[in-house]
Amino acid sequence: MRITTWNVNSLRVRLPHVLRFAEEQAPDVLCLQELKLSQDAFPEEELRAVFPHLEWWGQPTYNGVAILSKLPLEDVRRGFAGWKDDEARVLSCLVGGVRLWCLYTPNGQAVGTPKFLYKLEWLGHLREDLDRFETGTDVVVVGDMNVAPDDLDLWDPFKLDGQILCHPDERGALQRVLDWGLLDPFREKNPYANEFSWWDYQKMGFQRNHGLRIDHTFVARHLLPSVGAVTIHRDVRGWDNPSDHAPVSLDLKR
DNA sequence: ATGCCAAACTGCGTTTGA
Repeated sequence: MRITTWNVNSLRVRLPHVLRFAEEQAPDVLCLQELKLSQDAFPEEELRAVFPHLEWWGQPTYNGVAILSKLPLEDVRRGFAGWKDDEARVLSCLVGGVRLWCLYTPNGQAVGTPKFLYKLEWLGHLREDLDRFETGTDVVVVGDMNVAPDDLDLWDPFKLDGQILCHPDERGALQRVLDWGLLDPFREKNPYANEFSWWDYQKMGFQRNHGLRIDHTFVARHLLPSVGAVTIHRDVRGWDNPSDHAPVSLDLKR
């Protein structure tokens, strides 16, 4: 089973990219973030032809998440249990025997701002949502996490030191999520890789490889032997009129 | 110190993203 996460930065604009990616890379489950469209503007017909099982949570202008699947989706939930939040950032479900989260973590804007505090609070509620499940559960958490966990996930750790997306508070909040019992199989399999999943549109970010690794596929510890590969589809960032994020695929042997 | 890019909204510029 291949599970892919991709922040598309407007599904309206990126629908052709999604269809092309689905054909070329054949994900079984495609988790999308930043749809930037309302619930009724979702391109259901076009996607249903490729992915019979669709769930989405739209919102005008901002946010929006979707799970497109070739396998049936069960027990679909919006948001985190026990926390009311109107921002469309969280979908979770049961698919192919795994408990899956599709997440769009708040960006945080700038360190110390109200949005930064919301981001930390949000990650705290993610941990609480995970805590509803026992450690042995087959959990997979994917999405635009908006945190680069390690300096290896940054194009310039000195220039970016202490800034948004890699501030110690964000890394700490993400670590508390991982402490539920999750691993980052990309890092496990590529301990020294200096690869990125997002590159700034500005200042020739992609051409100069000025990027960050902020899109992740986390799995419950015991699933690590089942992980075949984690692939960052860097080439997709080089397509015409691309999203600023590349898709990331998790291949699970099961 | 700021815009540099891209997208959405109703706009003829502003806000947000990362």
